Formats: sequence, structure tokens, C-alpha cells
Amino acid sequence: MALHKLKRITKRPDERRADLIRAALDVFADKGLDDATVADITRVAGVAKGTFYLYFSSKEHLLTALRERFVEDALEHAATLFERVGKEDWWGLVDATVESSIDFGLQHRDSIRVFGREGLSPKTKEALGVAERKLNGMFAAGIQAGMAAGAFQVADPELTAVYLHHAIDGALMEAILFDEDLDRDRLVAGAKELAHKVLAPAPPS
Amino acid sequence: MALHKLKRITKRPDERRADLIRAALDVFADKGLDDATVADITRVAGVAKGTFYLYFSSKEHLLTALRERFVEDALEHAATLFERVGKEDWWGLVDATVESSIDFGLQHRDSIRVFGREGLSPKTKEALGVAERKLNGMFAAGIQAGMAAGAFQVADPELTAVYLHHAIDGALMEAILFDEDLDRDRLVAGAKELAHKVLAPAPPS
Amino acid sequence: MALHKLKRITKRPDERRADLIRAALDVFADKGLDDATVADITRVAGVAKGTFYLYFSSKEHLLTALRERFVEDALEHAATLFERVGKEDWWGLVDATVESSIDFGLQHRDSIRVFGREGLSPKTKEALGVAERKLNGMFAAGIQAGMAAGAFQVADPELTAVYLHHAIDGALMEAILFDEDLDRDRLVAGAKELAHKVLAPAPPS
Amino acid sequence: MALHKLKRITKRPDERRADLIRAALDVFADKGLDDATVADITRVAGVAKGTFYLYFSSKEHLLTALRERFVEDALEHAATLFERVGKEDWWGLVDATVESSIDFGLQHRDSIRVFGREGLSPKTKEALGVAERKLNGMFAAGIQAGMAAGAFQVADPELTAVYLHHAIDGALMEAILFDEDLDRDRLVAGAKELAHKVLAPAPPS
DNA sequence: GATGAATGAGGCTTCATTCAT
DNA sequence: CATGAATGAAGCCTCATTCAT
Repeated sequence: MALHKLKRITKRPDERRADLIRAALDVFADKGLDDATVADITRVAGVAKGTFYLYFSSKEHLLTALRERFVEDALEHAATLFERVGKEDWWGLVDATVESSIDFGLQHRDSIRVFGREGLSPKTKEALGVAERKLNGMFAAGIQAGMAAGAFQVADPELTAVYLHHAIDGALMEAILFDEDLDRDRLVAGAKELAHKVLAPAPPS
Repeated sequence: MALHKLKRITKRPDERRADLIRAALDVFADKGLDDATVADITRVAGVAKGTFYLYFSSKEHLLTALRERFVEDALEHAATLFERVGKEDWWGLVDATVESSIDFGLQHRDSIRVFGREGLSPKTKEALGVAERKLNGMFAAGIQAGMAAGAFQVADPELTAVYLHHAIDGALMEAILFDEDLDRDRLVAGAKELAHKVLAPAPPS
Repeated sequence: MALHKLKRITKRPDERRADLIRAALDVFADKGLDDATVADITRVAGVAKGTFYLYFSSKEHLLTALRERFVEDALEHAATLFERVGKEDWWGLVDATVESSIDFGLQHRDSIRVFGREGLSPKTKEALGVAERKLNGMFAAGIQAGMAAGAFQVADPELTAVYLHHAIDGALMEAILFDEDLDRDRLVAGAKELAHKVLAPAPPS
Repeated sequence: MALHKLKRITKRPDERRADLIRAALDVFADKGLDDATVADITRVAGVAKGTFYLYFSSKEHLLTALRERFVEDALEHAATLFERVGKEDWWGLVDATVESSIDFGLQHRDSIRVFGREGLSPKTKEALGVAERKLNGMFAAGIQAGMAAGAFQVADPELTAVYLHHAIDGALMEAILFDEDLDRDRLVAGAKELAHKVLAPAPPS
């Protein structure tokens, strides 16, 4: 009678869940949010299709979970940086922010691959747009603080925050997506130079 | 109540085709490439589903056609700018390039909404990646020419091209996608300032 | 205003109709009844799609027309042969029947290609089945007449008619469908030999 | 009244697969290869439409599977017969071959109904044509062996194989398709008589 | 917990037929 | 008479989700 269903490994729920998330990130990065199927994910995770629904109530919920985790991480990271505003040397802060942002991106390449790309698609506009705006707000506030302190000088702090953010983010994403072996240090050095030039007060000319 | 069968209207093929392209761009921008259905497009275009296939052999082919048209336009636009390199005042050229790029983006908001967003997704990576690289190459070449002429000074011209490109592109896209009423002039002024600061030789300090 | 719709040739209705029938036979033979589209037919016939419906009220009707014409021809051909029964030498009649049948098939290869093949499919079962039975009946009657006259001798005249009919028909069809250059004389000689052996009285042993 | 959602029944894959094949053969026989829809098949099999694709990747693949199975069976059957060539009494062999062929056809009436009919249509020409030719080759070889042994005598062994094959096959198919109650023994007796007469050496006359 | 067979809504595409020009 | 753009029903196939084991 016994059909000998071999492999029927039971794992701790959080492990299983982690497996599935890892697999999902993999597959999403590889095929895109829409082309990735639940079957793809479970295959990569090495579980049966039904198992997916033991951990996530739908594909959409998994996405939301992933997105939220990523957004939280990003905001937390930004908050950590922001806390240092005013407490230390402005240019050191700029360097630290730039470097830390790039490293944050590199540490989260998986999520970046997924959300950076389709982060602006209609479905996720709302979700990520808000976070994006918060980030921009924090950076803009930092710039303004630096201006108030006489360290920086830009005509339009908010817009500058947006430009710097997209410069670094966009380049990072391009590097992650296309460069097989991207040069982290080159990226960092370039971004620092960029930020310095942009934020520096105009020479007395 | 019944708004059925509003009598069949025949149009010249190029008009119908244009209708469909307009509708497609609309719908794609609205729902995203994958969530947009052929039925959505034909509904917006005011034709029957079968009519779509009189003009495009598949949803995929329409996408390709749209993408190619957009890429061609963008490359042509860049080529036009590039032709002016070396023939005129460098800073005037920078301003013109920045302004023209933003205006190009605004004129093509529809395509930007569609391709800017999902332009880096796995399915279109190949297609748009190549064009992106060409654009970057042209901008980098322009920067190098300016450096050779002693007008600009940057440590890493290629990377600078990438950063500037993404700064302007990203900000433009964000503006197009989120700002109900985006301020073109503010965007242009900010981008000019950005480019000037980034490309200007360091002051003798 | 005038769009200069060039080619708008008007032909005599019967010519047009003949063109369409020729084209249809071609296309049906080439792609099969179901895979052949009305568009295929009109393209081959060199007319617009709408024109088809000026001459046939539907694809089905065209098929019916074709089928009927073919069946009529076949029955008439058989009737002609049958009229000679009893009026002449039995073996000469056999030879003439065999030869004439093969030649009839070769002259109608187009129809054979179409109807021989799908003639037994559910849709046409009724239509061609009846004709087939009539033909068999006539051949069987001929054989019985020959037996009554002492010329032939078979155990089961009806079944023999069926066997002979399929032998010749099947081989002919196979030749038409697969043999690039089928040897009509070889086919005829073989069929005559076959018929003679089958109908000849058993030797006194 | 409502016969909806009769609770989902899970079966062993091979059973389900067999159900679907049975249903497919039924439906194909009933409506023809092209007019049969996947929905027809699943309705007869008593499953949802999607279930079909759990077992066959497309309608076309199912057809291929069915066809291959049938061709294999037929070739194997012929091979079995052919092995006996030369090892036993020639006329006994003829009788056995004829009888076995008819019985094979009757056992496979389902497939015959489907493939016999549309076996020569353009789409399957290639697939079945090759097998047909192989079969003919084997029968021709058998006849030639019998001639070499002095048992048979025909002018054109290859052509004779073709004629005999089509005589029996065609009659069998006609019987299967049209005769509600076909008389197997009559068919066998007639075919034996036919084969004997055709293969027998001419009387010294 | 885990499995994977089963489901069915919904998307893409074809093509016989219609109809305004 | 002739055209060919337009229609929409109908077929194939995918995949998120459910459920019996």
C-alpha cells in the first residue's frame, strides 16, 4: 500500500520560508515579476507547489512581504545615516552616505534586481513611490542642514537630492544588471566626486 | 441603454494603426506591459479584438515595433546633439544637450512611461541595453572631447556620463510618473546646474 | 480624391467561379480541408476575400459544390462503364473498366487529392459514403452478371467488388499523393492482372 | 438539477492519462482530428480543460503520441509476421498474415478510425507515409521470397503488395466506419481467397 | 506539514463571414 | 462586381490557486 513517497523533508517553518524567499528573489530577478511562476519558485526552492501556499497566501502577498522588507531596510539604512547629520564633519558625512548607499545596494542586489527594475511599474508605484519620496525627503533635509551650516550650496536642494539619488541609484542598478564584474571602488570614487562637486559652494569666481 | 454595435467604421490603415499604437501606449503606461491585454488596447482604440491582428502579428510584435521606434528616435536625437560636439562653445553645448534631452523625454512621455519603467526587465534587457550603452558611449565621447579641449575636467569620463545620464533620466522619469504637474523649467535649470558643476574643472583651490 | 485602386479586373462570372474552384482545389490538396483558409483560396485565385462570397455562400458550400461535381462525375463514369455490361466480351470489359477507372482518377487527381483523403472523415462520411456504396453496387452487379454468364467466378461478389475497388483506388491514391512520377502503365498493367486473377474461375485443379 | 462541481477526484497519473487517451480517440473518431477540441476531449474524459495539459503539452503532442504508438504497434505486428517468412508453409503463411492483419485492424479500430481516415492528409503524410512504405516493403519482400521459393507468381511483386494491402485495408476501414455489424469471418474468408488467387501461379493453361 | 493532481478563469490568436466604400 | 477593413465567436494554452491524500 505504502507508495514510498520518498523525499518528504520537514523543515522548521522559518527555514522553509527563507528558502522560498530566496528562491523567489532568484526567479524574479531572472524572469521578471510577471513571467516568474509560482511553479518556478517552488521548483527552485525544492518543494511542492502546494507548499508555497502554506507560507504565503498568494504570489501577491509574497511580493508585498519582499517589498516591505526591502523598503524597511532601505528606510532604516537612511535613518541611520540621517541620525549622523549635524553631528560630524559634513564632507565626511557625504562620503559616508555615498559609500554606505552603494554598499547597501550591493548587499541587496537581489532585491534591487527585482524592485529597482519594476519598482516604478503601475502595480508597485504606490508602494515604492512613498518610500522613494521619504528617502528623497531625508536626503533633501540633510542637504538643507548642510546648507544652513554653510557647508553646501545648491540652488534647489530637493531637486538636487533627486538628481544625486538617481545618479547613484541608476548607475548602481546598471552595474548590477549588466556588468558581470562591477568595480565597487570605481563606483564609490565616482559617486563621491560627483557629490562633492554638486554640493560644494561655487568658487568665488 | 444598449450601446451595442455602433455601426462599423472603416479607416485608412495608417490611421487605424496609429489609433492602435496610441491606445497601446496608453494602456501599457496605465497597467504595465504584462497586465495590459490586447482586449484592453482594442477597447481603448474602439475596435474589435481581431482588428488588432490586422495591424500587428502579435502583442509581442507591437512591443517590438514601439520599442524600435523609440530607440531609433532616441539614438537619432543623441546623434544630432553629438554632431555639434567641437563646433561650438562647450558650455552652451552642455546646456543645449541637457535641455534638449529633457524636452525629448517630455515629448516622448508616453514611451518613457512604458519603456523607461520596464526597460531593464529581463525581457527587454537585450533590446534596450544595447541602445543605452550606445547613448552612454556618445555622451562619454562628448565629455572626453571637452576634456581634450580643456573645457571639462572629470576623473572618470565614462562613469560621469553614466551618472549624469541617470541623474537626468531618473529625475525626469520620476517627474513624469509621479508629478501631476511637473515644472519643466525647474528640471532644466537643476540639470544645467548639475552638469556644470560636475564637468567644471576644479577651482585652483 | 481618387485613390487609383488599380487592379480591379472584372471577369465573366463563370470564369471567376472557375478560378476560385481551381484555386480551392489547389489549396485544399496542399493544406487539407481544415487548414486551408478562405484567404488562402482568394490569394491563389488572385481576388479579394470578399469576392469569394460573391460566388459561394460559404466555405462549406464550396466544398459541397466540389464534392457533388466530383461524385456526379464518378457516378456518371461508372454508369457509362456499366452500360456496356453484357454487351461485349467480359475480359475486355474488365480491362476497359480497370483502365478507364485509373484514367478517371488521374484526370481528377486534384479532387482525389482532396476527397480521397478526407472522404471518409466524419463530416463527409454521409455525402461520400452513399456514392461509394452506389459505385460498389454497380461493380458488384457487373461481377454478378459476369458470373451468371459463366465468365467470372468468385465466392462473394459484393465483397470482391469492395476489395478490387479499394485495391485500385488505394494504390492510385498512394501513387498520386506520394509518387512524384507515377507510372500509369505499370499501374494499369498491375490492376488488370489483379482483376483477371481475382475474377477468373478456378482452374479445374 | 445543478450538476456542478462534483467534487474533485484524484487518480493515479497513468489512469488519468489513459482516460484522456481513450476520450481523445473517441472524440477524434467522432468528429475528426480538426473538429475535435480539447474541451471535447476533457468533457468526455470528465476533467477540467487544464488537466489535459498536465498530461500532454499540446493537442498536437497528443496526436503525435497516439500516432507513434499506433505506428509502432503496426510495424511490430508486421515484423512478427515477417519473421515467419520462409520458416513455414507459404499458403499457411498467407492465410495467417491476412487473418492476423484483419484482426490487428479490428483490435485497433479506434486508432484506425482516426488515423486510417486522415492518415494521408498533408499534416500526417510524412509521419504515416514512412510507416506505410515500410509495411509495403515488408510485404513485397515476403512475396518475393515466396516467388523465389516457387510458391507464388506475380508480375510485379511490389505493386502487388500495394494492391493487396489497400484491398484489405480499405475494405476493413470501410467496414469499421460504415458497417454497424461487420462480419469478421466473411472479411477474412474474402481476403484469403483474394490473396490466394492473386499470388497463385497461373495454371499451365 | 507536505504533496502534486486538479481546477477554471482569462489571455492570445485565428479565421469565416460581413459590410461600407 | 469587387474590394479589403472590420468583426467576434471559438479554440488553444497558462498559471494562480485549491484540495484530497
